[in-house]
Amino acid sequence: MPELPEVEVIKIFLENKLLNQKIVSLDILNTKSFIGDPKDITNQTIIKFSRIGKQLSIYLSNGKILLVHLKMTGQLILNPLSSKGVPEGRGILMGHPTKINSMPNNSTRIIFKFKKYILYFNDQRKFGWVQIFTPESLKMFQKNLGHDILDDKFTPNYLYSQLQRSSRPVKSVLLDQNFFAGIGNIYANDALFLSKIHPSVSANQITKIQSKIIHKNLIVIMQQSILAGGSTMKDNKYIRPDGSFGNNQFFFRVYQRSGQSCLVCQTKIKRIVVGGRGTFFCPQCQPAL
DNA sequence: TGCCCCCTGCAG
DNA sequence: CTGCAGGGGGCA
Repeated sequence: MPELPEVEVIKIFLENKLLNQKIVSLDILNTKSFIGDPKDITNQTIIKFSRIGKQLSIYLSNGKILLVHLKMTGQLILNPLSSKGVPEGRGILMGHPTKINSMPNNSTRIIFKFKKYILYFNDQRKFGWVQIFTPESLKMFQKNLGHDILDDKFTPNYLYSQLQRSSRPVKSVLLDQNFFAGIGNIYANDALFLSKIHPSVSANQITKIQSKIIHKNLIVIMQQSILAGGSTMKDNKYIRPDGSFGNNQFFFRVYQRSGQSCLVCQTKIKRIVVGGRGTFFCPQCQPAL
């Protein structure tokens, strides 16, 4: 579910609460969601959070690293514990439109217990996972990842040279984490709209000038979304760790807007399928080559 | 490089 | 009932 901005928002939230906190114990409710020996992380203190693309790494005091991939429906929900050691209920909805219940539910797959917090890894579709790595095995695991969109190494020239490597549709290449880390379906669609490029154009047809434009738009879109707290869709699968909603969904340009009018020219936004994924664009602003 | 699959649930 | 969903691995 979450793309780069959503994972970044989660990372910053958890960093503020869980840095220097010790994992006291964990309960694994779905064995496929956790890869590794839980004993390797119990009684270890979190010393650092970092993120590459959509992957969140949690560094522990014994040198091990917990890597979290939320895939489509993963959530990390943090509940403070009361002085009695039980989760402080946030209330269920309570008529509050910007926050939902963040207590465990039937999609909770892992429960991490800290002294003052409980962290729930929820994942309705069970695609996501948490896995234990060593620095070496993590490096191996991530060796093919492209540069993160917010990394200094993600330059216009890098974008251009990566696009040159493939004749697949530019949108599919933007989504390929081995080319660029962090772009998902929402931001690929919106970035191509802002760049006035049809999603089906071959990646290697993109010019240097167009690459510069895509580069700028990707960064702007990611930063805007982070500031807005990420994109919470109708199903609320992405929420912040405190249960609050992001607001970037109100700023989508074309994503999930098929049939509605283009924000620039009023033409009806079209939906097609590219590389098996729903793809949205303005036929007027993004003409096919 | 493109398809099927992993899963669950919701909307039409 | 079918189609669709913020992802991506495995296989021809």
